[in-house]
Amino acid sequence: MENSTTFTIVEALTRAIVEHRLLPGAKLAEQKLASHFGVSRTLIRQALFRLSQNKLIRMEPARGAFVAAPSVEEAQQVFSVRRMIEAEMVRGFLKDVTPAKINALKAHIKQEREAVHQEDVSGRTELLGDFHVRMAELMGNQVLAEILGELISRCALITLMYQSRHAAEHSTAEHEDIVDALDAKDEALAVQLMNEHLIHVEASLTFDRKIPTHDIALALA
Amino acid sequence: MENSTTFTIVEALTRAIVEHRLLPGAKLAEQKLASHFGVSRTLIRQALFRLSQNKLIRMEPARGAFVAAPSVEEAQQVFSVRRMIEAEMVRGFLKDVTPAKINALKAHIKQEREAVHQEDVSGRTELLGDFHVRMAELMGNQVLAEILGELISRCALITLMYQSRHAAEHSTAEHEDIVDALDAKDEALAVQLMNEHLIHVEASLTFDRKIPTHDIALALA
DNA sequence: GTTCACGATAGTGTATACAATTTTGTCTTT
DNA sequence: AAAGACAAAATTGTATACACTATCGTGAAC
Repeated sequence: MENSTTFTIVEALTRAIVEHRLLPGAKLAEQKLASHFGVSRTLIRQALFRLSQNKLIRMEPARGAFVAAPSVEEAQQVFSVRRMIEAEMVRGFLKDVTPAKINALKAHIKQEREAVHQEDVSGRTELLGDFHVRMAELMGNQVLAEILGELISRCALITLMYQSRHAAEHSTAEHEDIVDALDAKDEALAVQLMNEHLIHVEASLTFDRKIPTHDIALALA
Repeated sequence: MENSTTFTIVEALTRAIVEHRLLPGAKLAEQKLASHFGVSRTLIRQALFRLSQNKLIRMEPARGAFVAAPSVEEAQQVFSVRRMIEAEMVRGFLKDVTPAKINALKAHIKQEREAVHQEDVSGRTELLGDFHVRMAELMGNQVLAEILGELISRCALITLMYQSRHAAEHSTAEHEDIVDALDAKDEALAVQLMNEHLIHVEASLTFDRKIPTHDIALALA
């Protein structure tokens, strides 16, 4: 299965959500989406089902699908799990580190800097998250990479909801510090930096809601 | 959504897979399942779609759904991630431990012992996994609990495929040791025991397949 | 003026119909 | 007899039709 059409729809909706074109609480009416994508409701429902399992949307019986609006508690739990996983990930990464892997991370950071420089907001957000997934992939653990990827996509929704402006722009710098510590094979420092990095991101969130809900699904155009 | 009918089907299939009534590689034909459950293919497809995201089944385009047959690499990756998460989980658990939580875990172990005593194999397997999820829930981190739950259901399939007999019967004893260490607030020991516990479970797997698989490619691999 | 009732409308939930693809069986050819 | 081609059957992929539920608006009762 995993038909390319359904996959295309999932991707499009994911990008629309992560890139803030669809705001939390927005209704995702099946027929409207079907018309927009030029397919039947069947494929739309498949895509929505999938997104609901990623927690990017929430489905209410007989009421429909809505862009998820993670609660403060959920946001904190997601970051808590990320800290757990990524602290150990750093340790695991160092257990079998090679210059090639370090270089791959450095190359990724270079991309981040370019996105920051070009003020490509959506690209930057995506790259900042991908840094963490990239580490998991470089460890050769695809299962880890998938789980982390899901958590990070949820974070995108969370940062959208809670992130104060100007925050997270230091993420790239922190990524560099982490890689430097990895390069120096300083495990304790790398773990500490990763932990602090995630705490910084979480701390940059202002948990006083200011979400403009209710939005037209035309953001897809 | 999450209609009870679809949920029922997912539960039934999950049990059938975890309890070995459906073996890895077995084909899950939509029409046959639909007739069996007395519903249309629509609901069957929803259920299969969901199971495929849990990695309990695998779907091939235009060919259908098959009970998943995790590879050795995937099994090792799953256990690797579990070790990462659960080591940190133990630390987090101790950061806010209470007598009530310890008692809850002890009560759970009591259930395990009863299941072992009654030779209730499927119940025992489920309880052994639930011990870990229970810890996450007691920490109050639902996100963690969900992720761990998924990993553990994948482990059920893995242990089914690879677990040597007589193994994993010491799991309950190891769970007790972990809780004792938690009770004594000995973080280092608890982490070490949890780590060793997971290593034991993984080590008990014999990675020479002996499952009568219906998957040709797998059988010849 | 407010509230409740009830019908109209819109949207989701499920089943069925049809199209596309794969699999299987048979027949031909060498 | 083995290999290939092609038709038939079975199965999946997608669209549509229908049933059921929630939402909204109108109007009557108080």
